[in-house]
This record gives sequence, C-alpha cells and structure tokens, in this order.
Amino acid sequence: MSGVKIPAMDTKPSTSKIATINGEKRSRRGSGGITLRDVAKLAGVAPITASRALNTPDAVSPAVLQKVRDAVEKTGYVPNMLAGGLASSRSRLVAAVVPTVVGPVFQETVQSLTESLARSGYQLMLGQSGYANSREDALLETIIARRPDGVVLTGIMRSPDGRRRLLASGIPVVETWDLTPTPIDMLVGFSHEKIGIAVAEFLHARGRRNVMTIRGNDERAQRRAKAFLETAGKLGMLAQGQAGEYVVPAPTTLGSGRRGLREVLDINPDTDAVFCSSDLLALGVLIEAQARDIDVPQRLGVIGFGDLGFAEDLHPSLTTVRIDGTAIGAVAAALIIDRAEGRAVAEPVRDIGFSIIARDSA
Amino acid sequence: MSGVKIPAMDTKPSTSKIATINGEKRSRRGSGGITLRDVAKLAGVAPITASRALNTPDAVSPAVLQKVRDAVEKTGYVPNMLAGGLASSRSRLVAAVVPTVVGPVFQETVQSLTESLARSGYQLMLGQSGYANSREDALLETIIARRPDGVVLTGIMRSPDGRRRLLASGIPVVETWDLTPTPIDMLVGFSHEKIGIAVAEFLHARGRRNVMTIRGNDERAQRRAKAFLETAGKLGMLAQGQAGEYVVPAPTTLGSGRRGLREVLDINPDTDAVFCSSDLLALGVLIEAQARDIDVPQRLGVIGFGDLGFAEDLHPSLTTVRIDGTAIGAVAAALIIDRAEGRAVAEPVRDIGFSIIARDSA
DNA sequence: GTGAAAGCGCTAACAA
DNA sequence: TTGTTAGCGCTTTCAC
Repeated sequence: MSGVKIPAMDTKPSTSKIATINGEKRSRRGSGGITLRDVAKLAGVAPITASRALNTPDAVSPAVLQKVRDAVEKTGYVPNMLAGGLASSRSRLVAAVVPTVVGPVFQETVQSLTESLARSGYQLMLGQSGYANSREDALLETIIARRPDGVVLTGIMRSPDGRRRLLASGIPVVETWDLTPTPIDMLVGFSHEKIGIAVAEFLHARGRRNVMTIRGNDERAQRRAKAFLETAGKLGMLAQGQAGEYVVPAPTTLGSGRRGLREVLDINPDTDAVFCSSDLLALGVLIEAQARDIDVPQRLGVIGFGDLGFAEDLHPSLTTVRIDGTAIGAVAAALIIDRAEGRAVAEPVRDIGFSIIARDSA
Repeated sequence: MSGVKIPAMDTKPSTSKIATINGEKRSRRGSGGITLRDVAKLAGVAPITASRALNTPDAVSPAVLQKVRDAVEKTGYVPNMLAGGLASSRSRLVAAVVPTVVGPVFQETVQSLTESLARSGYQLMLGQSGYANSREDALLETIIARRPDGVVLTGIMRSPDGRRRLLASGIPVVETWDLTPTPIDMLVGFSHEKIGIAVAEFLHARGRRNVMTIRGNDERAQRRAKAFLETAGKLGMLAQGQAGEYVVPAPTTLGSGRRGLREVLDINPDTDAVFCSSDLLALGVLIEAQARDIDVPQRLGVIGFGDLGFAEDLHPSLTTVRIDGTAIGAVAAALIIDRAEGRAVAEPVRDIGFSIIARDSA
C-alpha cells in the first residue's frame, strides 16, 4: 500500500480505496480536524460502523475492526467527546464540588475520585464553592450546563435552592463526608456526632479530665465539637464556667493551631487534652507546646482529625481520627458510574465510618 | 398574562403566544429538558435571537432581552454547553495536568487557575499524570477528546510523542513551573538552576561551610540539587569524598525528611546546613532535629522549598524558597483566555522568578 | 453485522 | 436588529 497523504481529488467522491482526507469541500466552520467520517472513509465503511468499532468492538466483524483501527492509527484520529456527549446524552464528565482545593482534607477524596473515574473513561471537573454558600449557586449553574453524568459534593447541600436545581437537573448526585436523613440522592459519609462522642470517650478512658476543643468555624467541625463537648460534660471532663471550645477561621492552619493553644491555656490553664478539628491544627498545637516546653502527652494530650500523611511521623506521633478519604472517592465514583451505565445501585447511602488512630500524642 | 403551565395542545403548531413547553412531538432522544428552542418560543423570538440575548446581550434590543430573560427565568433553562461547544468550537473548558493532587506543591496554582478561569466562565478539568511519564500519553488522548480551549501542564512536556500530539491538536498549551528554551507553546515558570545557585550562595553568605541536600527524585528537584551542589562545590562548602545529596522517593513526605536527616548525618556528621526540595521534607528535618536535640539553626541550618502555609508558623520559622503559585495560575489562565478569545498574546514566555524567604531556620 | 436517515442543542454564516 | 439555513461530529433508531 502506498502512503497516506495522497494529493486531494476534488471532483470524484471516490468509491475507490484512495482516501482524500484533506480534499473535498470543507466549510469554514468546525475545527478542520480529522473526524470519524474521515476514518470511516479511509476504512471503507459507514461512519456508524466506525463508531461501533471504537465504542462496541464486539458488535463488529474482526475484519472491519482491524480496518478501522488502522485508519485511526494512520490519521491520528481523536474522538470528539463534545459531539459524542451531545448525541448520546452521556458526557462522561463528573463534577466535584470542594470548598477549596488548598485544604489537605479532601485531597485524598479528589485524588481517588480522579483515578477511579479515569479508569472507567470518565473525567473530573473541579469546582470550588468556598466555605461560604454564596458562590455555590452560581457554580451549580455552570456545572449543570456541562451536563455531567454525576456530581460529587464534598459535604451535603444545604441551600434549598441548590437542592432543587440539582434535583430538577436529574443528574446523579453523591453527597459525601457527612450523613443526613434527607440526602438529595446518594450519600457516602460518616457521622460527625459519633466522632465527637467517640473522641470524648477515648480521652476519658485515657484518664483525661479537663478537655477543650480547638476547631475551624465550618459546620461539620462545629457538629463534631458539639457532640464532643456534650459527651465530655456528661463524663465530667469540662471545667466549670467557661467555653469548652476555641474557634478559628476555616480553613484551619498550623498558625491558628499555635494561637489556639495559647488561647486555650489562657481560658483554662489546667486543660489536659485538646481535640483539634484538623491535623494541621493539631500540628500547630504540638509545635506551640514544644515552644513552651509543655510536655505532650504527659501534661497535654492532643488529638487531631484527618490522619494526614504526616501524622504518624510527628514527634510525638499524632493520635487522630482517621477518615478513609480514598474509600469515599472510590465509592462515590462507583455509585455514579453504576448510575451512568444504567445499573441498579444497591445501597445509595453508605456510612463508611471512621477510626481513632491511637498514637503517642494522647 | 396567564400562568405558564398551560395544558399541552398536540395538534396545532401554535403560532399564538401560548407556549406548549411539554406538548408537541418530543422524540425519545435527547434529555427531554428545556432547550433554547423552548425559551425562544416562550419569548416569541427565533432560537438564534435567544442565543444572542444570552451570549451577546448588547447585540439585541432591550425589549427582546427582557422577554428572553423572563422566559429563562420561567422555564429554569440552563444552557447546554456540550451543544454550544460543538457548534462554536469553543468548549470553555481548560485541562490541567498535575502529577498528583495530593502534593501541596501545585495546590495554589490549581486553586488560582480554577478561580481565574471561573471568573471568565471557563472551567477546569483535572488530570493526574503521576510522576511517571507513562500515564501521560493516555491522559493526553482523553484530554484532547474534550477539545479544551487550553491545556495547562505543571512541568514541561518531555515526551516527544506528547509534544507532537499537543502540537497537532492545535490547543493552546501553557507549560508551568519550569523554564525551557523550547516550549511547546506558552510558558510560565522559573529557573530551577538559578534557585540552586541562589540557595548555595545564600547559605555561604550566612557562614555555612558544609552543606548537603535532601531531595525528592523528580526531575525538577534534581536540577535544583545539581546546580546547588555545583555552586556549593565552587564555594568550598562540600565535604570531600561523599555524595552531597540524599534522594527520597517523590512525592516527598515529612517522614522521608526525618529519615533524610538521619542518613545525611550518617554520611556527613558535620553537615551544618541542608537544602530540602520541599517544605514538607524540611519540616521532617526540623522535627528529627528536635527529636535528636540538634539545635536549629545554631548547629544546623535548614532551608526548604515552596513556602507552604505552615512555613512561617514553624518553630523555628522556616527559611525557604518562595514560588508564587497563585501568580503562575493566574498568568496561565490569562494567557489561555487571551488565546481563546482571539486576542494577541504579548509575551508567551514568562519568568516569574522566585525569592528566598529568610526566616529563623537558616 | 452493517448502513441510511435523522437528530442531539446550539451557533456561524449569510440574508433581510 | 432579527431571522433562515445549515451545519458542528457524533450516535440513536430503524431497516436491511
């Protein structure tokens, strides 16, 4: 066979084997790139057959399959998923909404989402909502405009308007990192209340009797703190007459952890354990304690949240609440893909739980 | 005017004002949602006019504008950008390729990209290439299939095949976080060599005379280290007869920083300063030093890379190389948007430089 | 197993 | 300023 680039022939539509990829009329519209039509022509089949060869290879004879693959190879054809998505109403795009990319908290989830989706031929679109709910509505509009096959929310959607839009759009939705009796659709999360209770009980069992919490001012941290303080109260671990918590702005930082410990010790100098709403905060507490020569865990127990990569390598190693962010991402991806492929979703609500990793700091 | 939901009329095509949004023939294809056609019909204009009202409001009379907006409001219409993108060859989608979402290094860039793009109506698609170049090619194919209006690479594209594909696709490309004399297209970065040199000189000026480096085994860190060691050699800061560097796997962690310091002190017990290829590594070194009662900066100077949020809050605060990741993202977004909107791009190659933030650790 | 026809929902091009 | 027409590149539907 001769080479590919053969001088274009303008008149004859050429039923012969000679493919005139760049010849023929080509309007001023369009990208001017190789299309499925070109591939089909080169392979000597109808466009729809080429489409089948690429999407459902089993539905096509081996001979045709080979010819089409050769043509793809020769032309360097790359499918246009905008066109494919429009025609099939399946964009193979999944949108993820995170409060912020910068925080380390959802990274594992986003990473695992990206990977799980990619493995099935889906891609992730990232949207940042900020911790304020204001931008969320505008974001939702642009997301729905892409007709994604699914939306993954980190956190649950509280805005009634947002819930309505999402519901109206008919797009599968997975809310994550939380539990609610009234999910929009599907849910992969865990109970923040149970964590607060478990941490209080954990500290009590370890002999702590005067606890405080340092937390970011986001809603989930607040709920953990509330349950923590209630349980601590019941167990008699709360000092009388003062707030048991110190609130720092979200997103939390190492610096606010350091400041947090100073404040906490001002409020309640006899504090013997702090529950931090993030590992970063806990790291700050550890560093401040070291700077002030406060012995951890001897005089002060510290417990974090998130089990970030560095937690186990700290000195002392950090006791913390572990959330399997990777599992959240993987399960969320699986749920959405199941839906997208029209499979029945067995359990649309999953509690993936949490665990307290007991290390040296508490 | 009466309400919107009027019982559907099946037969008459209705040239009257009565809009039968759900009546008429609706094939089994498509999403079955509200389309621009429905909006146009309700507003009593042609679809293209409705399109103009939404995309170029200035090109339409105020009366029509109002009618279309009312119709959008009433119907809850959300544009279909797949269709729009297909028709206009402008997807308003930008793809970002990062080695990993988990590392903190590119977060600022991704965040700033997302925000800058969102402000102009573009969205970000995230792809993970891993630190190995293997997955990059497959990733590229799926990216190009979406016909994004731009691709932002963190790092430069080394694979010749990847370069070729990108080039052939005609999609605007911005390579970042590096400098090269042969960019594919546009570039926003800085010189890793200059950083290595600057850090060596910085340490020399501060009286350090026996330096080492702990670095991740990625290509850019390697180039910083090479320039660092060469300069250190010229300045007589290298101990004779042993490697000046200790390499840890990428992505770098706090734990590998701790291990790194132990190894470095094994190799060269008199080391008086270490240059770490990331702040996380540096944090590990700081923690290991503290655990071993090694005084920083007195006996050991530590300098990091990245100026992550926590660097200034450490104890001692961390001297580090600051890269303005936010600027990289913003400039990259601006370059791509300029291209997408058909504007001329003044300087397609930008060196945004770096700075050494002198704090207490060195 | 293969193909022809008819769209998916939108916008570029040209006309009025 | 507004409308008509004809696609963008692909896939569904239905027929062979």
